Amino acid sequence: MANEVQSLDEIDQAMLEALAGNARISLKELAQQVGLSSPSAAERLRRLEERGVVKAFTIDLDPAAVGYPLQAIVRVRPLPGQLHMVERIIQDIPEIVECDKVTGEDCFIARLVVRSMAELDGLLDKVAERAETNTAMIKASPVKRRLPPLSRKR
Amino acid sequence: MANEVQSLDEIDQAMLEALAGNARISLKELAQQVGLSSPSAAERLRRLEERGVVKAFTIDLDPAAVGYPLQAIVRVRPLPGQLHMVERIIQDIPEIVECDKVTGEDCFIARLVVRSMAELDGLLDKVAERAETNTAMIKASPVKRRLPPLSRKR
DNA sequence: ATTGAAACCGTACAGTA
DNA sequence: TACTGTACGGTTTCAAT
Repeated sequence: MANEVQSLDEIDQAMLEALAGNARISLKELAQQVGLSSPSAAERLRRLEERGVVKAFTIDLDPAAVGYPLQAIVRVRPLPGQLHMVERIIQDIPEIVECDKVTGEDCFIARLVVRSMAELDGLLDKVAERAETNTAMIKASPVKRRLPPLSRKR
Repeated sequence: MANEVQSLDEIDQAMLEALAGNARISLKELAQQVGLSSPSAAERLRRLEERGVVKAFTIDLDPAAVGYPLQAIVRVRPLPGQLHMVERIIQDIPEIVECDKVTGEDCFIARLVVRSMAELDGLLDKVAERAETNTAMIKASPVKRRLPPLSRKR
């Protein structure tokens, strides 16, 4: 498949920024914010989805507000021969809200939410016999999830 | 301020799951999916926002589709006395799309997007004199961003 | 939480540059 | 090819229950 990266013009960029701020604004308001008519804005948005630029419209939850006051980042280094089993165990722990497979000594880096340190301990036990783990509790988030720079000079 | 965690009933949970899948569905469709009338669904959604459960409606972009084929997770350990300066530098690098401050030897764990390894090298140079860094390139994402379990009985 | 009516919005279409 | 204005049908919102 053709996987070429087309560039985003200024209107596309403005649309993505507006939607990153509030994905539920009406097409009419979106159109106004970028200086287009609604049908134009609708068509551009449709194409951004079609091109795969926008993967999803989604929500940011506050974990604390749904009962998870603690968050951690866990680096996971499976023991020899345990990589696939460890990956499956990670996918089956619903408190793990994100996990990447990376280069280097650690195979996986996971982000998880928990209600208590006791619960964290219970979750880490699930891989304890198959992997070494290194856990860092999150104290603050100096950069909240944000868009990468879209204004590429090329 | 009162920061009590109220519980989410089954309808709230279903609404959050539906919106996590597509934050732009109409209130009417949302209402149908959870078995309510539109005004009821609208009012519940308003209250979930008011309570801070839903922090934002946002979009997931595909970094590769906007010109960033590489992603990395960088652990950052500032040298003595450099913590605040390093934090400021991190916030000023727009390619860092997320950064947490954590317990343990590493002070910060950042996620960033880049166009090339050369660009990564240039970004790491910005803190090189003030912090040790440890970089892991992301090869895959076995768990994509997902909601924590909402159903737990408390 | 629901209904029904009024206001509002999304979308298809025809026309313009 | 991309945009605009328009009109219709569908959606959101509000009042009353």
